[in-house]
Amino acid sequence: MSQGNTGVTVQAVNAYACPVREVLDRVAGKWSVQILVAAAQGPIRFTELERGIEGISRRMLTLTLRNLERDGLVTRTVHPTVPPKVEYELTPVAHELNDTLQQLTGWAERNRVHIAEARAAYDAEHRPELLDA
Amino acid sequence: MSQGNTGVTVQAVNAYACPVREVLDRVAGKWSVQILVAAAQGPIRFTELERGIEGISRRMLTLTLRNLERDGLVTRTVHPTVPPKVEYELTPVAHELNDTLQQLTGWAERNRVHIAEARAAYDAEHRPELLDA
DNA sequence: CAGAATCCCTTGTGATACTG
DNA sequence: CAGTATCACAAGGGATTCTG
Repeated sequence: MSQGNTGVTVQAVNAYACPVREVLDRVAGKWSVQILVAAAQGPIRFTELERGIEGISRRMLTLTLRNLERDGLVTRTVHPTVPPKVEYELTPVAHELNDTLQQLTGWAERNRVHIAEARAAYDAEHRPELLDA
Repeated sequence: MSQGNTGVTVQAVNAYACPVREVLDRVAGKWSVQILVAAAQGPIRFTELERGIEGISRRMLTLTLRNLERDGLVTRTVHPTVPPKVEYELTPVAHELNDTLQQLTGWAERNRVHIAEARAAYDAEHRPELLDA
């Protein structure tokens, strides 16, 4: 990379330049938000998350939880029982994040139709071959 | 895919299940937000965007603009002059989106330090080998 | 000026199998 | 139950070159 040996990644540089990107890098993963939502009501177990989130693999659940934990968005509590029981819980910071994500949800719901139409119109105009997909 | 021949992609299924993801899929790209921000002040030319957004390649600028245009977030206006002049402008919908993204920026700025510390603490605890990166 | 086309590498994600 | 390990693959993104 042209950034050379500054010891700072391109990712980090972008994040510094744009705080929004910093959040997005944290939440843009395919599963992060769904985990945040699923855990919003209180402590939740690994398997409950796995069952509650349609289509997630065990691997991705683990990886995403680790990242969230690393950023201080979830806490991981191991109950030393047999069989093991691990509970994940949102931190206050994550709850705040969830609140602001609600804003985005609002925007999405208000404009979902509008955007779908824009997309259809664009495709009809620029990509006619997709019309019978 | 287990969805089979329903004619609907996995992406779309997730989006329907979770409106937030729908927005994120639209904005999570590496450059989308920076373009939205750069264009927020008014019409802006291709080259101005290219110069204003540190590190973006011509290819990604084009691709991202096309996606934004497709979703009805930016308009593309070609002035038939020589040399050609193309201006991009945010739609009202995109301006609304920008406003809600501001919320996220606020969250990021308020918690940037907190998260950096959480990350450092986590790495120190779980990944000591990264401490001299 | 504002792209389009091509090549290539990195990253994210899914599938599967194994374990304390 | 709650993971970890490994493989394999597709998409995202960067660098470069060409053009109306």
